[in-house]
Amino acid sequence: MTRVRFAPSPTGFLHIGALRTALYNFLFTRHMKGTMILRIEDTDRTRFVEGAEEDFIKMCGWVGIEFDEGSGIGGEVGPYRQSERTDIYRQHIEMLVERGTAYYAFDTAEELDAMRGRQQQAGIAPKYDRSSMRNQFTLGEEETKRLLAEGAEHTIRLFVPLTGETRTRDLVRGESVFSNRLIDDQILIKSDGFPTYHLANIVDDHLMNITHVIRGEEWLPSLPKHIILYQAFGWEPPEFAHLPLILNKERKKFSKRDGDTSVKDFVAKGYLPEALVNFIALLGWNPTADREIYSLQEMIDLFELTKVNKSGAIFDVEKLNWMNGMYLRQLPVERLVDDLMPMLEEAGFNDVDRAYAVTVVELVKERINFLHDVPEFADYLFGPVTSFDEEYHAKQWKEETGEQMKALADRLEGLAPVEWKTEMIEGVIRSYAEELGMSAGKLIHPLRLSLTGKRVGAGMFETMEVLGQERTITRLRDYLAKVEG
RNA sequence: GCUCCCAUCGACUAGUGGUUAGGUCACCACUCUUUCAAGGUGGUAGCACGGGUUCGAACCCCGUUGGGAGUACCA
Repeated sequence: MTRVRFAPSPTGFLHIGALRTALYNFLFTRHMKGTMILRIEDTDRTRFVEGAEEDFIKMCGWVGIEFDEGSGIGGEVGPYRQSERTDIYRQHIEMLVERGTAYYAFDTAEELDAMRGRQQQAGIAPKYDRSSMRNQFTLGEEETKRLLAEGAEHTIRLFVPLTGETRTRDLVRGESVFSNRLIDDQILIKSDGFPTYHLANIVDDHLMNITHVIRGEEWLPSLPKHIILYQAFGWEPPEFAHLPLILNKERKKFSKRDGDTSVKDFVAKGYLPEALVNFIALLGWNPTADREIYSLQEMIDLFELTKVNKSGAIFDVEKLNWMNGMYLRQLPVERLVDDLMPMLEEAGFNDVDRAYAVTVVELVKERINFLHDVPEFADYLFGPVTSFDEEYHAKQWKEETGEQMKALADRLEGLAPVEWKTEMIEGVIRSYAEELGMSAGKLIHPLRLSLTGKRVGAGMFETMEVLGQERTITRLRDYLAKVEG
């Protein structure tokens, strides 16, 4: 039975890179008919952010990622919050100390800094020097026991052999060999009694029967440490898959420094969850390469870890925007209006009729990439025209235009309310243009200006239908008065 | 510095020894047209470099260069 976990640290809101990691875990385990677990890695109390955990679940849910077990969900191998598992880590570290694969160390932060300084000066790689620092080996059994009994501050470190090598296996990268000589004696238990990520991670993955560890590439360098830890416990390690990083335009790890990188920022910007998740999925994985649009279910059906790319992928907002537009045009309008209503409120258009919002979205969705463009792009459909494009006026408003608009307003007014349909409106305008012996465009531009104030928008006749006869006539005459008066 | 990872158009990628190196975004042109989009058609643009292996390398091996990540009592 496949079991995977998404194990974020509550040090901030869900990041776009973390979302992709969660997504790949989800796609993989759903494909395998396995279990998706949420584990909260909150062993660093100093970086804890209130509300982060809720954000993880909420944002994952927003794009369709669901958990079967975990913090806030429940399950049989909990608790799923590491801060609630300290006893478990205590018990396990004792096993390691007894076996001699972990040991006590009493060095202070200053002593450690000094050690690194010396090593740096000597031009050697910084690494805990077991033979010269204050630990179980240099101090001796007696002294160690005395210090512990005295309650001296201490850490517990992993005993890494000085010789030999450690082999690692990764589902996307294959095998690697690391020389043990260069692997650090990682701290397993901090002086505050909490475990480090490394210990908690291994203990939990084992106890929670995780079969596949799918995580970001930034963890690759610590993989040998983790393998050594599994060996120290005498446990069989799970399979590993390290995902390529998501990069910014500078080809650096995509991080908070790059602006809005939290998933909630994308929600705020009006991205559709279907588009975001589709786009994110294609950053490092490509199921068929013959198309770009995949539903979550299709991705689940097609997902294979072995098809995940090895190299980092730049986050290209342009393509995301395009994809958002694709979904904007494909998704049921009712579904879009759910998201649009609060945006209209926010733009100051209160109490907009839902059915009316639906017709507006139908009208303009071809021309925008974001739902949140609607309030501005079609402001004239929700309220009066507040400003008119002067340049457009100068270009399209000729001497005879006023006369023509007046005549057109009269003719449009002549239509019966039931006749106020795109085709009829078009008929009136085209036939008038024909009478005048000019192209319809010559009338349409001044019309667009008078009715919308803008030079761009949806088809004029359709727009007029949505606007309604009364508003159309009024606006035409108002603009005429404004121009002539 | 050291360790590890990576390397196809500007970007995301397909390609697993024989292809006119394909698709998508972006860009350009044309088309449609009442504007702007969308759509359609076409186009510019790429195998980092050097050695091997082979009848034949984008694909396999080695090296170089370049990029990235890690190097904490953070995850």
